[in-house]
Amino acid sequence: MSNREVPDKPSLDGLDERWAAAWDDNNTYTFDRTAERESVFSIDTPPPTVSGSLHVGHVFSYTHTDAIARFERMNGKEVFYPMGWDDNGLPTERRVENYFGVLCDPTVAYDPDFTAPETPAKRRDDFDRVSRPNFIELCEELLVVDEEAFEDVWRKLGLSIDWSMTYATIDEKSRRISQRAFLHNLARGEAYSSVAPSLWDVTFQTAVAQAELEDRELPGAYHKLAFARPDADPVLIDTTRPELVVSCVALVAHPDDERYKPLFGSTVTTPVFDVEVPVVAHSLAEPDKGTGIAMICTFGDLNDVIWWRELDLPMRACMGRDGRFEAETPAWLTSDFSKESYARIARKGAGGAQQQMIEMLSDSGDLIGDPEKIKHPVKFYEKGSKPLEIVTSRQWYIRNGGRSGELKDALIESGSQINWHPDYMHHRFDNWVRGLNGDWLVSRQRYFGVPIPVWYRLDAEGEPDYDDPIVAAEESLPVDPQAECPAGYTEDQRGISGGFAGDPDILDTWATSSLTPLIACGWREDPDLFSRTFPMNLRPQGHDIIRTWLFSTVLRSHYEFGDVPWSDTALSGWILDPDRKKMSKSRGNVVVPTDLLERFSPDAVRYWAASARPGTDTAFDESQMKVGRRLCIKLLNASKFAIGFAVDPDTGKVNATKVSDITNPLDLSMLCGLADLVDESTAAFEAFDYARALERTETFFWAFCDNYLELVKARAYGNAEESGPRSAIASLELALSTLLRLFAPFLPFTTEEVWSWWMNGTIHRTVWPDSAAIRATSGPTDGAALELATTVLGEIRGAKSSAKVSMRNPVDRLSITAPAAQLALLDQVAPDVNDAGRVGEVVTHVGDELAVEVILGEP
RNA sequence: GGGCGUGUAGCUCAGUUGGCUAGAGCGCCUCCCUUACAAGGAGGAUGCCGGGGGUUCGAGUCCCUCCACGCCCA
Repeated sequence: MSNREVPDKPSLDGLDERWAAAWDDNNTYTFDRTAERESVFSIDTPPPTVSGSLHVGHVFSYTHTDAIARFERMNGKEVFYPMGWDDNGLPTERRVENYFGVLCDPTVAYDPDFTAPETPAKRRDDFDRVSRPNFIELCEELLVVDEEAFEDVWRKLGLSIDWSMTYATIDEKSRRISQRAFLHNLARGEAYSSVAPSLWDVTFQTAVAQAELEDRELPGAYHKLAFARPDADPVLIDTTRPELVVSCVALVAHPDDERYKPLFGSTVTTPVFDVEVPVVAHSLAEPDKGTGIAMICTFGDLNDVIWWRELDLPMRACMGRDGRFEAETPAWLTSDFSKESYARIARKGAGGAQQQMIEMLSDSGDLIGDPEKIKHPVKFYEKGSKPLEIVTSRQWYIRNGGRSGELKDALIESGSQINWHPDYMHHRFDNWVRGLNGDWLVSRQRYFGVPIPVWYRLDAEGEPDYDDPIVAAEESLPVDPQAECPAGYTEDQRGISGGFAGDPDILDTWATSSLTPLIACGWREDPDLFSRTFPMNLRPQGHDIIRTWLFSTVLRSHYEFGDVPWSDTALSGWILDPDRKKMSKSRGNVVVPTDLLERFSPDAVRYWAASARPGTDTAFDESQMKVGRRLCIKLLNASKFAIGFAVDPDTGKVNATKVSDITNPLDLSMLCGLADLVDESTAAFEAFDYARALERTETFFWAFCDNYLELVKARAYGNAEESGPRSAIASLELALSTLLRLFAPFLPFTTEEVWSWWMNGTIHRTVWPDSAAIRATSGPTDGAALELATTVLGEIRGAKSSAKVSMRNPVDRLSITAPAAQLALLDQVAPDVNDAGRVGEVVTHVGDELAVEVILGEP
């Protein structure tokens, strides 16, 4: 870096490795921990799920944030920009299960000599059962590899992250903070445990939260079933789940439905099982769906849960946690026939039980007509492959406003205190909060996550006392209640009467990632850092996880601080494949970024990413990367030309010019546009609109190359001791230094390379351009001179192009008609125009408007 | 059914509080090797700005309505 040299043939090759290493060596992006809060810009980086596939979508949104980070850094802020890995939870478990062919079984004993199967079993049922500690070890083993792959790509991409601040959502600090925050919620009554019906994924054997649901259209069929009445015609209902008849607790119709009004208060008996159930009224019943009257089962769907709760109905659940009907005959079945019937569906899954049920209903004559095939939305866990069941179990919840209007209002108010970019994304937050209808279920019956830090006393019968859990002491965190015992107990009291039991569950991933501002800033871990970085400035994230990550972070911050976690949030869109489908591993349309970085260079890929308007979903488009690559090459070449005059090729000495050398009217005129550009770019960045900043700079730069550079070229080659050439050289330097800095947030490698040719230090810690200083140089000049020169040069080029001659072809005579004022202006820039156009004689006439006649000479 | 977004050249997209003849890049056509750059340059063709209605001196832009597509939520 010490010897200044403008290369003969500038190239993009190798810039990425060279400068990534230099930035690392020089701690270019290391956060200055002495910076005061007002001068800090802190970023709540989205920790990527490292067990997921790394694709261009990552590169896309992280580039947006990096551009903003780099702008803020140059614009005088000390940027706090850590990276995190979200390695906690089910995605990692699932990857480990499939990668090694293992399943965690907490009843299996730890095997210190365990090694993963060489060739993993194909079918999930054949996977090896391994102990919880062995399973966690496998998770940790695989994560190291995954995290390295991510970090490698981030470094290649040139993200200006302070890698010394990296955290992982499963690391010790995160576990401690997560457990601490949970215990604070518990102490304040914001977290509670309760036995209630909850959504249950039978594959992963865990409860899931409302935010993790998705509807999928599945084929199904309405089965018309007859419910008998004494001395009257049977009541017919349509159901897609005839297998749940055994769990039926009532029939329900809309209170205004004239057809069923007479039935309210009476009872009917269920087919096959012969259980007497009431007919009830509720406004959620849909009169135009099927026959307009439905069976309520405990539980077939979320409506059943509402009905069960609001109408105070009994619980007749038969579905086990494994998604199969329980083996034991339900107590509410009394007749031998009903018990025998139940035996035919016991231990069967939903599908098998349905087949049996249909047979039995047909035999008893209670299935009326043929099933009517329909498509209907079915609730799935977003990561799951089987429809969710609803199972009653004890779970932990954090109150989120789903059951409290007051809290909802407070959270909506929090949302309105955040600046949203783009602002319409704010609606999605409000809609989500308004639509919440239950508290946040945070316990998961899984293994690789943050343990819930409580134990339960066991009474004389060995039953846990859930109402008064033993909480871990804050200074003992993080704890694993499965492996550690609570204060005042010894390990031999675990699981025995009068002893204790550890809570077996872990917290949902979001329960920890909702705390990323606290983890990154070191809440109660590093008070000094925390005071300089929190509340944070920016939360960048995808718009699809407003309901999960953004909302839950606002919630936890509301509880812990009564404040919002950041002042601004920037929502980025998705990458779509060229067919405008969302890029995802399951669609098999993911594009791997490493290959793109190799082929186009990191700056070119960044250019593509930064070209997308904030919040807009963007089609993957390699042609934009080609354009980006060309821009970078152009920047190298234009810089070589512009800066070449300032560096002595023999000595490498920089021949510094002064802004006071800029005197030529054309040069001064160019500076006006440059100052405007700086203002536009700065304003765009301050509004988090990186794409506008890039687009304006790019447009200016190409016009600058095509017009200004061509106009000034001949003069710049002149004797540098004279004022004309000196003005040109000084202008080129000022313009290039400004343009490079405007490009630096987008093209960190290319701009750093050029900067090193004639400047000291890194461009990425250089001060952002100052439009006022440029205007002070240009003085009262406006942009008219450059505009006029460009217009006339354009006429000359047009004439040559029409005549199909080379641009070097001389012009014998240039005849210009224009108002007197314009002719006077033209006079000032005429030497440059004539040189650029190879013009011989010029004749001018005063006239009303500008007209240019070009008489070409012989080649 | 509710909310949000999108619809501009063959493709990808700009178009800020309404304001000259609607722009860029890619692609296409013609030409040019010019001492920063042929991975370049010059020039050119290409549009019921989704449809309809309204406000206005003036609408791609504001209002109403309809259509299509996407996302989120019921």
